Amino acid sequence: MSDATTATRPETRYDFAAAEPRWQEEWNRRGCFAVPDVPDGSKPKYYVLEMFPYPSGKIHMGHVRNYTLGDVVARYKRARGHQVMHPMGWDAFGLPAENAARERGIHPGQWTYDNIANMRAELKRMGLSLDWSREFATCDVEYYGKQQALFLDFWKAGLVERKESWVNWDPVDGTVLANEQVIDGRGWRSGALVEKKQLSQWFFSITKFAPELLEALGSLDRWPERVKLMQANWIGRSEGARVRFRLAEPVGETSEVEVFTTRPDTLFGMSFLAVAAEHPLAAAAAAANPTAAEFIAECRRMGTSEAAIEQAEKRGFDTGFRVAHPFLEGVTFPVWIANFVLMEYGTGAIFGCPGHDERDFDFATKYGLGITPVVRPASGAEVALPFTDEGVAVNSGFLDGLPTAEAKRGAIDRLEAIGAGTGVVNWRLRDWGVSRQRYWGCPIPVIHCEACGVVPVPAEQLPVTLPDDVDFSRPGNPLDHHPSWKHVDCPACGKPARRETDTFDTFVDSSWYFARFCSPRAAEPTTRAAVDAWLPVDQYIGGIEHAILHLLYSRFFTRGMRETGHVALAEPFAGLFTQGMVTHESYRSAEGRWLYPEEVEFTATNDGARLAHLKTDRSPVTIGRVEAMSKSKRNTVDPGAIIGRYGADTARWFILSDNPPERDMEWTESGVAGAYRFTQRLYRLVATALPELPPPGAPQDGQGRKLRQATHRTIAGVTEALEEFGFNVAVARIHEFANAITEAGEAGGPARREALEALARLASPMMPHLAEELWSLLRPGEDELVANFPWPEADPALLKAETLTLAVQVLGKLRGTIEVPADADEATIFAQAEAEENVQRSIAGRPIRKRIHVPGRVVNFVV
RNA sequence: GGGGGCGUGGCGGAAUGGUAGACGCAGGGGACUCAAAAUCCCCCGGCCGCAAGGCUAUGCCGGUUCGAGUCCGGCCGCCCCUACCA
Repeated sequence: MSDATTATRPETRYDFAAAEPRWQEEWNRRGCFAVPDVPDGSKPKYYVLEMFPYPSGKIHMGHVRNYTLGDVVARYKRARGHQVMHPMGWDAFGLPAENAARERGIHPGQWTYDNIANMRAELKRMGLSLDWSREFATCDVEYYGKQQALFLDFWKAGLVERKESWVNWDPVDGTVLANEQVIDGRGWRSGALVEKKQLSQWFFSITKFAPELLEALGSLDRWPERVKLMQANWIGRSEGARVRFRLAEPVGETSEVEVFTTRPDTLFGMSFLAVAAEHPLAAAAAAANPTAAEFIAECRRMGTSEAAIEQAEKRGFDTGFRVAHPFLEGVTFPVWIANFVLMEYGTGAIFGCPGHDERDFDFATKYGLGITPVVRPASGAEVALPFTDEGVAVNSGFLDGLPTAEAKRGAIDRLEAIGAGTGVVNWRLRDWGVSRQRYWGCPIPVIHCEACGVVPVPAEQLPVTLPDDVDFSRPGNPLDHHPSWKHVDCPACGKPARRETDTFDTFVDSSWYFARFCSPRAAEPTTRAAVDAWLPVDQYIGGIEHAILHLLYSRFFTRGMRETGHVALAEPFAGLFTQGMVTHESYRSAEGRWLYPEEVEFTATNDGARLAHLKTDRSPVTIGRVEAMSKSKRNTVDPGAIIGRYGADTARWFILSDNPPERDMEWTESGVAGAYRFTQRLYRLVATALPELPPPGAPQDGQGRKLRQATHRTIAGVTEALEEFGFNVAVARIHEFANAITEAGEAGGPARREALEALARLASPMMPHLAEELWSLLRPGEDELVANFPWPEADPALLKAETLTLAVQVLGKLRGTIEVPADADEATIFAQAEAEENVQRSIAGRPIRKRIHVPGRVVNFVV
């Protein structure tokens, strides 16, 4: 619906419904946003990328915000003379497609491509400056086949490993999860309690790059600090020592236990050693002792999941094994199995020093193990144990008297000298398990042969394509129970063999798509000329929820591609911007049912508060909290409906105007309505002025100087705001400008045309359709679109005013303002300031001790 | 527990150490209209004052400075991340 029916004068009404598709078609016809794989170098390149969407079928407001932000950057950079690559694609593999297949009998591929078609149409209505010729979906064989080639190259380069390992098993999704996908012991998707299971899995050796991934964070100066911090914590570097404890009696083949510690200086305070339930020594104890086995089984049942809940409760089991202390001749300590020791971190074993570690203290207190203080505060003060700060070593033999840092070094030196340990750096980061027991993913190109073992699929046999005829009626992995797909001959010996039926974690798909966009149709995964020219992504934009997973994987993958010659750089994203969420009020009916915003209407009460009612029967509605839009709370707004009602430019404008883009924004009806009014106002401003405007050309000097100054100040202000992602400020500057043009009216004279043309151009990154419409009104003979026009330049001469308004303070308090010529000298300014009536009153005859003048700003008298 | 961030009108927010509250939303008043919508104009942190103007005000307390929303120290509150990481 357009509001044409209610217009007073149809010619001053902007018909967005007609204009928006028309301009989209025009951009498309002219190929405005297409760029070559290898730019000609005539302009500097700029690669703008927003995190590509999962094709759920409908875009949501989060997408609209994300792609609007990216589009403003892309359009602005184009206007600033860059050759901008701004592509779009689909993160199209993943479980929802399989769920759809199970629930509705639609093939995952069909479901996905249908969704893509819908979402593409919706995105196109937003008028984004995308190069659609680069589009692909990660489920295209063309894409995932190249991913398989990358995998084989990574394998050759030693970046892939197959290992038996404890994995996180999601019993609901029936798949393995990466550590990063387990949140509070639950699957990130299903929410099911995750179990520990031992399986053979494919891993990417991300840990090989741990030091580099950590160190290079320092070079990412256009990344948010907090994202870098989160990554640094995730990588988790800690310095310490590995200490080998000799078992008093060997257990089977095992004669020692290795422990990681960051506090080797507290070794003399040891009173026990503890291993994880999954530790081999625990298994040995279990083999010998059914009670131990029971304890281990109990730990596993609690698993990672209940750990948080049971956190307070430290539990252990004494294995009866004993270990010798590395420094104390003839002294041994018991080996316990403890539920708070993690197999995944360090060596899965710790030495317990209750005096200086809270967990060890709790454990020792509970089980009556000894507590020896071995660190005193440097001040010498008595402190309660556990004392976990640094201090000075005591009761520690050769370490006595040493400050903690030196004691650590001393302990490590001795350990190394006696061959009982070494100083090491330990990393929290673990290798990236990528095997998923799912159908709708990229097949891992590997064949299992009885005789030859694990054999890579030869490059010339790629791609390994997914079979179409799959049965989703049975639980588990459809690839595994497909009648024929997995049965192949071994590429090495020719005997019957079996395909790998696991597929890649979908985070693999999104770890290199930004590189593929540079040459999306190439026969190889990347084309060096293309990636060398376009990468890195100059501005990447997406949600903070990907601060660790996707961004870390992409950083790893880029390094892998560097090692294998597919790219020449290590860091894929030079600039990162993380946007906030889109939120909305939530509403509930009297019965507590969540309501969609469109079911609710509002009335104002006398005191200005709002009351809500159900539209149908006017029954009262409770207005709830403002929170992230979610289907379950029904506080969503459909972008399609908004664009249909107000147009894409209005939606974009409101999103940009509400608040700074890194914060959560609140979607409000009145806000959108305000944005819509402003689009109409701009149109009216131009349409009504049109008959009085002089023809295009430079405005004569001297005429309408005030308006000209406003124009050039606005150019400078909007430019500055856009440069620093201050879109809400850019919007405010344009509002001010519109006010200034209105105020000038006909008195603006020839400067009016300059102002209105600048208005259209400055608004164009944010409201591209309206900008073209205004431009076409202002320049009917002009063939070139705003989209192709360079950004306006502010004239420095017009940024300077001929008079300045200075604040005059007495003792730092504002007492008045004065108007002075811009070139007035200081003495004149002081004299005029002092003469100001109100300033005189404030000085009250007291002598002026000091006069301060900040040019263009303020005068301050100290009396 | 550890780490990070943020506190400014009714709301979103603006403000290189220099006139706090730009701009918008909401609200109030008025014009136009038979009426409404749309549009246009005015007001809009609090207190005092007829006014001129004054006082007060950026979570709280202190400090640096001619001058602090902004810098420093301490507290209070909220939000986010992370968490038996040895």
